[in-house]
Amino acid sequence: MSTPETKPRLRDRQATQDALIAAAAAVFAEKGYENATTRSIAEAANCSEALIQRYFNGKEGLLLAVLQQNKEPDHTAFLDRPLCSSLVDEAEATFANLTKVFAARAKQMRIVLSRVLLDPGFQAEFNRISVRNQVKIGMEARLARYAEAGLLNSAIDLRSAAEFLMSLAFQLAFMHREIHQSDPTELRRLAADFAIFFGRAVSAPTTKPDGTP
Amino acid sequence: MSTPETKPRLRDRQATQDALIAAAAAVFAEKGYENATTRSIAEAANCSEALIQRYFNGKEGLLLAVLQQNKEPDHTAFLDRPLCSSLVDEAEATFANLTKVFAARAKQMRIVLSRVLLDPGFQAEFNRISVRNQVKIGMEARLARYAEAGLLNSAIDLRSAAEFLMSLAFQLAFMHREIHQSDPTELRRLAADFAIFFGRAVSAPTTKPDGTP
Amino acid sequence: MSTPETKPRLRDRQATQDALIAAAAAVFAEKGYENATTRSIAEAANCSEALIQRYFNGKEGLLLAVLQQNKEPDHTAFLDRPLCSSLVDEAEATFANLTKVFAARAKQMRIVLSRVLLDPGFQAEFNRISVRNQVKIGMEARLARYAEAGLLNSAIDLRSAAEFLMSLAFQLAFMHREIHQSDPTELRRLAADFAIFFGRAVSAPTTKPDGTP
Amino acid sequence: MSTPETKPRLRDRQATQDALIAAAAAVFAEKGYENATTRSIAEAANCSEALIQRYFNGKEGLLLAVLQQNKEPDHTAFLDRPLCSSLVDEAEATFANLTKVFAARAKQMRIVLSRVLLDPGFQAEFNRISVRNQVKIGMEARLARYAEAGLLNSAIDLRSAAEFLMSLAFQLAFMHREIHQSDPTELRRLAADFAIFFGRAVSAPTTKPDGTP
DNA sequence: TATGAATGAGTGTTCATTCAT
DNA sequence: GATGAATGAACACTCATTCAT
Repeated sequence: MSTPETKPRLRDRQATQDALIAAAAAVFAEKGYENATTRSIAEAANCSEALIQRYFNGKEGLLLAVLQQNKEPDHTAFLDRPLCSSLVDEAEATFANLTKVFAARAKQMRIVLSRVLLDPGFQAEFNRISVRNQVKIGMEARLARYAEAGLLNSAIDLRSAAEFLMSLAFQLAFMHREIHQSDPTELRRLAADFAIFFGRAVSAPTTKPDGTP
Repeated sequence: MSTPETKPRLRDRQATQDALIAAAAAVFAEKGYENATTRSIAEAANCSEALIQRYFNGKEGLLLAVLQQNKEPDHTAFLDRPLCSSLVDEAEATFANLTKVFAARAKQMRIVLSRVLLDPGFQAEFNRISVRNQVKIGMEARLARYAEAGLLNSAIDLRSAAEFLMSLAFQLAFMHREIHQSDPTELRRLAADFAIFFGRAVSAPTTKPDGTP
Repeated sequence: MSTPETKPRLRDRQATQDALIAAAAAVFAEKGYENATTRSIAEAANCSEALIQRYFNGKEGLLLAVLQQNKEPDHTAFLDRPLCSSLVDEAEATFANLTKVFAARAKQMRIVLSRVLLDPGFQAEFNRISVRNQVKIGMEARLARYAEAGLLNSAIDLRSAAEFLMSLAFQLAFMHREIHQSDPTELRRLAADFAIFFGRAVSAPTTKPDGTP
Repeated sequence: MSTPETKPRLRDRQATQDALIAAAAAVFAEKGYENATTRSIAEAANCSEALIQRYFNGKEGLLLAVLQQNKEPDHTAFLDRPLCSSLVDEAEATFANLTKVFAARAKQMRIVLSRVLLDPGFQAEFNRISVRNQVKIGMEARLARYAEAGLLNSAIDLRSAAEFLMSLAFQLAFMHREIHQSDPTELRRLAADFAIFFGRAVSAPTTKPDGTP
């Protein structure tokens, strides 16, 4: 008996798993979790439906695998750039960076967020592992450097300031852009104004050369 | 055997419709739209499944009925109170009001938002009819009155200012409170600080009695 | 209490029944019996669905009522015309007459025939009451007159001859025209040729003046 | 307990498909297409309802599979026998052969014909693929040989003659036998007389030895 | 008499999962 | 290790019929 090579079965468990995760990410993104079928995922991964059960213990497990897989390290990378010359600039840069990040992951965020909204267990787990926590810590550290540089009002709670900036960024980069579908012109205006608002809100009080405020 | 109350069978179309809407709101909130079954909704409403088809033209129609049903007029009512003596107070009051509104409607918002995230058609329709549009208009009008009163910096685009305040309120009242599940202490601190930030960002520059800034 | 005349309820049972029968005939003809809904029939008759149960004991009874209602007297009328000068002409005239009759009732015939095909009970009842029996008797009588006139071969069993003509007519007027969807040109050719065939098959042998065949 | 034969569960796709087709043929024949349920078909085939969807793309597809399955090659076989010595004999033999064929397939013909009557799309498709077309061609060829042999009147359009014979056969073998439920005695009389009619209608004119008609 | 609110049994179909191979 | 045949529970939805009014 020769080897009938009709199907180039990958005898590589890892490769098959990766293919399934990639396929699932694509299908979940397109259809949403509930409306994605294991059949279509298996087809996209060019393997058997049964492997989803074997490798990931079902559809839910596959979703978790997709989410954990996608924790790329560059989500906090934007915090590593040099400080800006003003907090207005800092806000604008933050908005621009996060808009880029969110735009690239919008579909996935929709799925995850919809699950967070509907599944309390998933919500808790997600809050535990979300990159948001790391971003928050990084942002606080970064704002602390602005405070040290005398640009940020030192009376301000850095945790609140960090949340403030992140909240504005999330609103602009996800809620307005993805959900409310504001048009680009309005988005640009909002980003510019929000940056100015942020600057006014947290900048250190300007002092005149003679020391009077 | 007196009254066999197994089935009340009220022959009251309006009451039955209301019961179905109430039941659907509850079940959708608990299970999410996709995982809610018409069977369970009908059971909760103590009527036949078929009535969902007859009265609402199916499950989707029932969802729309739930959403339209709950358009109570008081969603913009919080804009009708007298102006506060400062914009910090205004922000705090706005946060408090919207926190109350969102808390009461959190489950429903979860359903709607999850549908918005996953169903583009629904998203478009929702954006068209959302009360958000009215709140935004009302908020702009209200801030205009602050500008007239000399409290709000007249150089500021009122549309941006309104979006700014609404964004902060949404973050506090829904994202932090419902989604990130921040603890109450932190929520209070954030609300207080966000209000201060808002005040600094949009208040008119303070003028000394002699007119110099 | 005055009389609220919002709905001009016919207090005329007969009129309502007639309306239902007419509506049912139309809806059955358009959708077929199985796919017709009592709701659509009631709508077309502008009355309540429940009356179908009350008056006709359900959908099946309504079908029977439709069929009995439509026994118009003119189905055998075409047999009352004067004899033709030849049996070929007789056949052509018969084909033309029945084509007209069948064309007018094609939709109804489709429903009835489909029920006959699928429901043995209905088939038996239909065979019992079908106008076909009367047509057959009338046709035999008519052919008898041709035999008396010396045009039809007197050796022929009139029952067979009648069935023969009716069979050809049914094939032309219903099977070819309605079912096989033969084109008009072919239909005309077939009708002409079938008439000739019929003439040859049943005409009395031509005799020469001197008596030899 | 030896072998618990509750479910044989043959893992043989072809066998399961065949079982479903056979079961469907039986159930459709008994109940008609509309009243047959996929549930009962699956039960009869001793497999899961879902396989009807998977293998045949639903109930409609299963019907088509039933019809295509039964296209055995012997439907035109009766045309391959030697010519008879007269066209009367030819007609009698044709009637006998088609009566046998139709008797064996009467139930299936009822299903198909009822669908043809009620579903215009099905009707068109059926007319396109029906074996009737092949039988007609074969019959014309066969009658052409009778014409060549001098038995069939060469002035006759062979297409009409073929339709003529097929029409008579259909009437006898299906309409009278299956639908009108004529009794066997009458059927025999009709078959014999129709054969004689056919002979008279299409036979070549008899010629005397001396060549005069 | 007539209505229409209400029903329940049943429809074809879907899909994650199981299991013999 | 991997397959794909097979499943069963569940799904939204349909419709002739019932019954309180």
